[in-house]
Amino acid sequence: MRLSRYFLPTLRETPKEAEIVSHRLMLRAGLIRQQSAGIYSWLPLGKRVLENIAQIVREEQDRSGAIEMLMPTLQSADLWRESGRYEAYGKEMLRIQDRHERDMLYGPTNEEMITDIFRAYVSSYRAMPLNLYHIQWKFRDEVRPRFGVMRGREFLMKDAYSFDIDRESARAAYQRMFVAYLRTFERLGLKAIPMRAESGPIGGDMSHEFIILASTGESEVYCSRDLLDLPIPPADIDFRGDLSPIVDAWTSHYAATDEKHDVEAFNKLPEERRITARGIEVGHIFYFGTKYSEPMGAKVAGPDGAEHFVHMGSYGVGVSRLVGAVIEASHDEAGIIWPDSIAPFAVGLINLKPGDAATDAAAEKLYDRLVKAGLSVLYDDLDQRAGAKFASMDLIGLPWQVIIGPKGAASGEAEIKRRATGARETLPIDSVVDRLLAG
RNA sequence: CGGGGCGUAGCGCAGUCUGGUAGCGCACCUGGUUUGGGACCAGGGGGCCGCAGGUUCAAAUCCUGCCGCCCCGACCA
Repeated sequence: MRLSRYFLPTLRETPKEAEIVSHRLMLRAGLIRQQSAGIYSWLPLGKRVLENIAQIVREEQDRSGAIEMLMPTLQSADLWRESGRYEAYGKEMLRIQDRHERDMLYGPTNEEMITDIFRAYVSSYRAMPLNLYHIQWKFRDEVRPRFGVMRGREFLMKDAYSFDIDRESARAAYQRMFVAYLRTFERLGLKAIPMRAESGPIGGDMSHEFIILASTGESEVYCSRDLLDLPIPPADIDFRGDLSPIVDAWTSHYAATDEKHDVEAFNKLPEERRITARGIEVGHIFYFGTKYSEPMGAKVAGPDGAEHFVHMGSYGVGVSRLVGAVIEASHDEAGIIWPDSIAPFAVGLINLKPGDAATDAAAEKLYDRLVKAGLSVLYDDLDQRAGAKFASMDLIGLPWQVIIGPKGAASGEAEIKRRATGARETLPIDSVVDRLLAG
């Protein structure tokens, strides 16, 4: 993509409404534009990141056996009356009426709708386990939206819903999501720690929040340093096997948010093993048994021939929040530092002197080669001073920068810079592609 | 929802106290000189001063009401 033909409105100065670093950088790097409190447009560069994150979430959901679908943003109030939540939900739910004055709502979550779908089609335990998910926009009319996309009112969420014949198989479904989440956040370059969360009326130990450590996090968290060193399950992990050992390993160490913090238990850890930090919640999984299947009549025939209410769980990942969370965890003075896995472009190619025939020729040649090698390239062909080019390229945080100017064009050399480390090297133009592919 | 703050050009701000026909920096446009870390010169475009009402010869400025946005707390992917 040629920058001169792209739409990337970067800002040199920070809009004053942005207080935290990820919000400032997202506005300055041209990722988003605020349209209203807690509601944002995703500009082209931001859209690419959002899609990249969604894709990783999708791949790991699919790997774990979940099946993607898509439910609408608007829902009928009637479904929510069945579960009792239409009255219970309160002002966070955006309620609207259509032209026939029918009560509708912009979905804040989809338990009712997925339960309705399930009960319409599934009547045997043989169809289970089943886990259906979608990646869709949600609306929760937060009292106080803040921190940019980290707490928007409209946000993109992956929500998965599992259906099982009994509590034990629901536990296995829960564990599959637990492992899928460990892998997902790892691939996004994040250290996410599962922490036991409020489990609601069902009780038990099947509710975890996945929290990443970042100094600007919203809540205080406490955990054991051992959690940072635990291995992440590999890509070829067998999701049909018993995942208990992995889940047990992760849940046996101390980890709690401040509302569940047990000072006494925490202090039993040796001092150097204790971590007190700020955290950002990026995922939440829980088992809620028959909470919706009973009132909504979602039951199936079991192997015993009798009808059973299905046991359900739901599993959320804040996809749009993750964009902000990743930036919180990965930036420096100059701007964003995207992990390779979700960067909007892999390479920023900087032409230091557009209009100079030799430099243009060398840059074009490099551009073609990089693209042919399968790399996504943002080619800065703007007629600007080098300083401005470097500053905005650092701001948008692409993993690699390739710099070519008149001197390089003459000597046949280019400079490459790794954004994350700042390491630079000069090498022959002919070997740039191989060098980048080598990592 | 309680407390605090802010709405003036795309962005950052001054001007408001003490009313007199709207300004600065960056960005943008034209021309020229420049070009390896946010250039310089000259010229130029762009404003219902958040909205409505009031006071006044005259309102960005004073008064009243409303709207929007941000920050701090109670709640949440």
